[in-house]
Amino acid sequence: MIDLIFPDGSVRQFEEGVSGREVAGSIAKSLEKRALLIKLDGALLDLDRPLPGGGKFEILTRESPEALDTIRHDASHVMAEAVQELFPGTQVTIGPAIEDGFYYDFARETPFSLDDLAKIEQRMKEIVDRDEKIVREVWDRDAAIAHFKEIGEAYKAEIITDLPDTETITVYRQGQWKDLCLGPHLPSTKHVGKAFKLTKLAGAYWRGDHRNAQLQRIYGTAWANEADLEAHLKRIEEAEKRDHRKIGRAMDLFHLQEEGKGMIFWHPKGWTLYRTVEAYMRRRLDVDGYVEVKAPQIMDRVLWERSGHWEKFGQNMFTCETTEGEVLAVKPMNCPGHVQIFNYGQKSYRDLPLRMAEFGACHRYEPSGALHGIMRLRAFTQDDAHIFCREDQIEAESTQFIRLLESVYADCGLELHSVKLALRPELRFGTDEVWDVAEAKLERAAIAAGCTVEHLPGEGAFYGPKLEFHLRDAIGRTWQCGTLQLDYVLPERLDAEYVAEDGSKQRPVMLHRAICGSMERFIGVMIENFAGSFPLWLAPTQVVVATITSDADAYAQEVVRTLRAAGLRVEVDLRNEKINYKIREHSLAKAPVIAVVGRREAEEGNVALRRLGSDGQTMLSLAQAAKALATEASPPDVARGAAGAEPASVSVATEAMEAG
RNA sequence: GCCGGCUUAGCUCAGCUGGUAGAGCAGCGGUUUUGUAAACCGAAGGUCACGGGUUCGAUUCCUGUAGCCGGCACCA
Repeated sequence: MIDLIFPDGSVRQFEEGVSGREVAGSIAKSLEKRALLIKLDGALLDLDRPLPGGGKFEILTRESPEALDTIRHDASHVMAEAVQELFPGTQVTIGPAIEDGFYYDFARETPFSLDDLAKIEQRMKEIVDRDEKIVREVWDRDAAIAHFKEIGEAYKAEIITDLPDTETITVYRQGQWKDLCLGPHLPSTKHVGKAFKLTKLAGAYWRGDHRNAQLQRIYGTAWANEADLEAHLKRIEEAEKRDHRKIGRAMDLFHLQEEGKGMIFWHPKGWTLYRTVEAYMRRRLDVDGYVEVKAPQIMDRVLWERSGHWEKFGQNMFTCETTEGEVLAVKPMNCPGHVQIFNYGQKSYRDLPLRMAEFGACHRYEPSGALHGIMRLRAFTQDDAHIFCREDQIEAESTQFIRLLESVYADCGLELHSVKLALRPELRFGTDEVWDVAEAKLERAAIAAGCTVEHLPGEGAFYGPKLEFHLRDAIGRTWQCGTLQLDYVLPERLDAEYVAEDGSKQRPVMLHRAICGSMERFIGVMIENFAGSFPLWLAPTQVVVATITSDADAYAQEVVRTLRAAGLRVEVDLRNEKINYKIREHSLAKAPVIAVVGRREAEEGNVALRRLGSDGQTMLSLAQAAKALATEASPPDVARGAAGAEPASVSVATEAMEAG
């Protein structure tokens, strides 16, 4: 007998080998009907599979989030079945559930076309209607390899070959079709339902390696019911309207053109936004004890050879040759420059930690396929800094940095999506012992700061591990923005030293860190997160003064002068247009405040303020309006300083000075 | 870079099976002085991404290139 502990805490005994379905049926027939999967001690199992033992037992129905993952996984199997029926000779590889849906990678000579998607979708619905029973089978490893080879499924055979000997080989059958799969699955294809849609075609490399064959991936989205599917599609549609490329055009922020691939032409408004963010970041760095520098844009290749960048990234650097035969490289990053500044003159342990910042313009020859709006560029600016410190200062510096980063993201209305720790790559400098220490220290700092850290094996920089701080764009793609990298290698390669207390020469360690990562990407993420409706302090144009008739022109100019004198970014619209037209136009351009002035306001010395997204108005005297708007428009860090928080900001500054 | 798709006026988009292109908005010239999300009239605007081919004739068919879009790979 086995003991099953139900979610309500009750315990019941069942015969060995009882299936989840039988247990569900013993409780209620209706439950048996709704049951899709079993959760036993946290592990999901097929409904009809004999329970391997007792434990905490739960029956999952369609409504459970875990069941949704299985619905998506099964949708990928149904898709694979449909594809193999429609396109004989196509090999299957892998097809997992992913966020919001699923994909399956196929190997086939002829690529799929968009028209094929509709056909496949139709066939999938037929397979759902066939209600094929999904059955789990345990196979012998060698027999499985031989079988899949025989039927021409080379990729599947390869997968099994690479599985550890101890792994149980399971094959799931549905109707005539079968797939090697760990499971679990739904009881039959009807449970997949029809709330799915195939969304896109893509190429994808076998096992994610570009040296391997390219497979054809079909993506789909799948949901528990039609309403959820509709809601998802609607969400995507809405999110696409927030695309920074669209808003950038609508708000006249910037443009890109062929002659400058991956490089931005910032228009006046976009550049105002950029400068606002930069000024904010600069204040935050000043208060946190950073010093700002500027290193050359182009330097001799020998420096990049010394740092190791030439070897690994030489192909991706913009270079130029002088008439005298020197080869110069446009800087792809700022570290070597900063080390030169550190190395100039002698540094003492008293100078550490030295936090050296630069808004560094970097150029990288990124592969054409990587370019993406202003998120991934060939010319971008890092809010870069290198903290030169002793080993025993690493943890405190890391914690201080993560605190700053979180505060900046909060001020900019951004939510940190995830923190990842990129571990040692195959090609790297430095001994394993050094990497052990570096990885452990970074992880400890992140955990101390309260972050949940996900590991990325093999993805670290060649000189050290990195913490990556990811943000999300409108449609949910994540972008690495912040980073914190611990580097023992470059100080060694570029020969950085300081004089220790005992007079000996010592190597500092370097923390490479950025909060925005790329100013451009950060602004892109902000555009999408705010959908262009920036809070007042960030809005490129904060107030538009719009007249109703030309009688108010002179007064409107006075309003502009007063508001500008209060430090606001103000535009005026004196055009001979109806107020409705002006309101509409400036609202579409996302002006946060429209100050309407007509004859009445001119006579009374008032302004009627209208906020973006609301149709009410507030009537204020010009003086009141200027004061209120100026207060609202002060950046969050300035506002905190002004709100009587003097002691806090002073103490931070003092601390930084002491530390620096 | 790889796979697939797209590229027509400043922007958003029409244009059936080949017969040298059309709308709305913006811009320009007028009229209109207007009270909170589109006043009216008019003129103008295009080597249909670029190159080659097939054809009597190509925006349309074929082909090459570029850019962009969606993925993949890459991301110091």
